[in-house]
Amino acid sequence: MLNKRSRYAIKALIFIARANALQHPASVSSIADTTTIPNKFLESILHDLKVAGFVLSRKGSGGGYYLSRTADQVFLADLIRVMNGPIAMVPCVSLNYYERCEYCADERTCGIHAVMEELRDASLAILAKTSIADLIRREDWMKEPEA
Amino acid sequence: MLNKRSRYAIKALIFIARANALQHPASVSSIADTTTIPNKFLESILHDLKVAGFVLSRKGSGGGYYLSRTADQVFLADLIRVMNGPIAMVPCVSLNYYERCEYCADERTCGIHAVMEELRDASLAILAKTSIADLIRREDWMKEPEA
DNA sequence: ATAAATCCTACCAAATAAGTAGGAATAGTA
DNA sequence: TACTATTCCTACTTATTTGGTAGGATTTAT
Repeated sequence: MLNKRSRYAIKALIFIARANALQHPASVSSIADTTTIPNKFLESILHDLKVAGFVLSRKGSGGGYYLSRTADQVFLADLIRVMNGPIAMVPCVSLNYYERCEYCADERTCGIHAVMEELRDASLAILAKTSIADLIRREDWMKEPEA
Repeated sequence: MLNKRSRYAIKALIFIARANALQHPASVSSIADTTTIPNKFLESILHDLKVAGFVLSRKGSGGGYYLSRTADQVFLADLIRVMNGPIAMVPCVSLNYYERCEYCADERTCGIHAVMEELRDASLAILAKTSIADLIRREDWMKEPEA
């Protein structure tokens, strides 16, 4: 399961992208007010997002957060890796957090390994192509089915 | 990521299936010895597997654990659900552990929801068809490529 | 009887997750 | 210049989950 940091991060990025589209930054409190994410917790999540390069910020009055790239270049896979950890279900098939399997002598002959690779690829096929822009499009489309 | 209970459970069930194929039960210590799973921890995992109906046991000298069904009827999806929890990455798309989403007003118009359903189905497509027997076949096949 | 096994209850320690507190630094505005 | 709205930074707290361990009761084959 995704942790709350990831889920909140997705929600927050959607909000920021929408604000940016209207030419203004999104402040922590504006996001917290409309999403019910605890203010201080959100602050620390946005800090992580900044360190990871997803957003930029402007301090002071009228400041807030911006996407560092267009919303169609922010992919769920990257976001989840930063906020939640590996996409894979076992470390020995993780592309970004690989750890040698401690319990099998040889990964090449481990039956579990192969299945877990399949699973990783199937997940990645979805997560690495779905962007924040896609999520926004889906929301908008679903709210106005005749558009 | 899968927790250790799940990973150990998979390893243990493979061992038990192999032992059963030779007409004898698998004792906790025989499994622990060949897999490096801590003895007492394994004991508690096997207890869970019994309660969940995956295995049967016989007490006393010469006793141990049996699969309650053939190895090709023990699927990873079922095992993971019992030992690890939901397959889905968010509770609001879980088939077996559903919880209403606390942060979106309407699931039908939530853009995240739809993607998470896709992801769940992609994972399930693999996990619900892969059995312990499949894992054993893969192991055997990979160890003897010319068979 | 005895040895080999499961069964059962309780406990424990470390890690992770989720969030809070308090204030310093910065930037726009009156 | 003062004020206010904001991010930035460090540290703390609290609850839950994870990965075990301890110790003994019960059952069964020999």
